[in-house]
Amino acid sequence: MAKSKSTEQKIFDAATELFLEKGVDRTSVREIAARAGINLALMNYYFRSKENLFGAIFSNLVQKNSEELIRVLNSDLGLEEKIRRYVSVYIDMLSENPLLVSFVMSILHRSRERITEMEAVSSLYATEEFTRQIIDEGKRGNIRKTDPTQFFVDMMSLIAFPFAIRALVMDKNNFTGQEFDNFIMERKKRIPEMLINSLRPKP
Amino acid sequence: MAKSKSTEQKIFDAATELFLEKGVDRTSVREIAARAGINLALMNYYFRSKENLFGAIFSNLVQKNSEELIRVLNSDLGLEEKIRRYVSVYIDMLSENPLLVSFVMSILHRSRERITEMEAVSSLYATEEFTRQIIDEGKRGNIRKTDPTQFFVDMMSLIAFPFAIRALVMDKNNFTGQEFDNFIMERKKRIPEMLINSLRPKP
DNA sequence: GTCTATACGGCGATAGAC
DNA sequence: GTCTATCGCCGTATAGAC
Repeated sequence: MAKSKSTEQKIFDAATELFLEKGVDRTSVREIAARAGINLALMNYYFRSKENLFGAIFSNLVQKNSEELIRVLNSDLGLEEKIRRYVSVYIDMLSENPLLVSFVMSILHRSRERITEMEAVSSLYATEEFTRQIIDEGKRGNIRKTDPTQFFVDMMSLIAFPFAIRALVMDKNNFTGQEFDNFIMERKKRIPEMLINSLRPKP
Repeated sequence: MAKSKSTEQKIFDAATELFLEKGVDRTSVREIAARAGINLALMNYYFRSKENLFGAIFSNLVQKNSEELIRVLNSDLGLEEKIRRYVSVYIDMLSENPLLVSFVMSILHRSRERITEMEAVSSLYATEEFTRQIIDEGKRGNIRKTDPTQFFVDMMSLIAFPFAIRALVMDKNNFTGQEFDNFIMERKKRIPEMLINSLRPKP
């Protein structure tokens, strides 16, 4: 039997939607209260401030969505297979939440302080195991010697950036939402091919 | 003999800096006036509103920086050489203006309407000639048959995204600004290699 | 816990003197 | 063209009744 949402949850959900859609700065607390169907004062009763509410939402959003990614990156899969899995899982995740990239990037741009302080973001870049693997395979001559940081940045870029310029890509190619999704799905094959290709020892 | 900056120019320049640094929404007109060393009222005398000022700045910024890129894309260089030039010119441009990527992306995220309406952004994606070239070379068997949209998105992603996550990359790798610049400069060789590699007919 | 009411400061914008 | 002064509005936050 579905318990009806608590007030706290209603606020949390409404704010999550709005922050993703419009960005934190263009979302007012009055708007959040309205969408949650509650009173403005309750917003401040449950979360001390808008900034506080935002912190909770951001951590939740990133943590929830990065768990599986980290598991893949730290798994004992072989390098090629790991890349394929990672790209696929990442793209699926972003497809379900296409606004996430813009949201995270707006936060990166926003905070001037050392980023890692925001624990949540840090988890998006937990690559120790992956780095080791690339260096190892390079030493063994299985792959071309490769800077792991460059490689990881390549991978992140190819996966995430298209979502950030989604509006532009759709407009310029007259894509419907469905067509954009198809475009993205093709990348699940395309990106790993490209990455693995770049790792092959030069002939 | 250097004519001293007009008031209009002072406002324009101050606002450009602030919009890039802090984003439009987190910049107040009072702040702009203060940095320009002029009075708040003058902001409204020269530009009717903040939104108007922003429009002028955005167009100027994008147009100014995209001209050479478009020239390269529409030049009669061969495909490989064109890719190398494009990547190199683009990276140089962004290196001089590292905040541009975040800025443009925040705008993409901000406006819900059809993006091409914003003439300026559209120019960042003028690829007709380049598209033709990729299809042509594919037909001739000089390169693997390739979806030009996918290829262009790959290229844009590899070039631009690292600037958007600059703070994250720097923090995670303990990079100084100089080290990040070096990291980026390596990409001028790396990215074209990767792209051209992906175009080579399968063995 | 939930509501009404309101204080307060900052915002974008303008009127009007010079 | 440039300034001072001020308007009305909005966003955050709180006090206090229920």
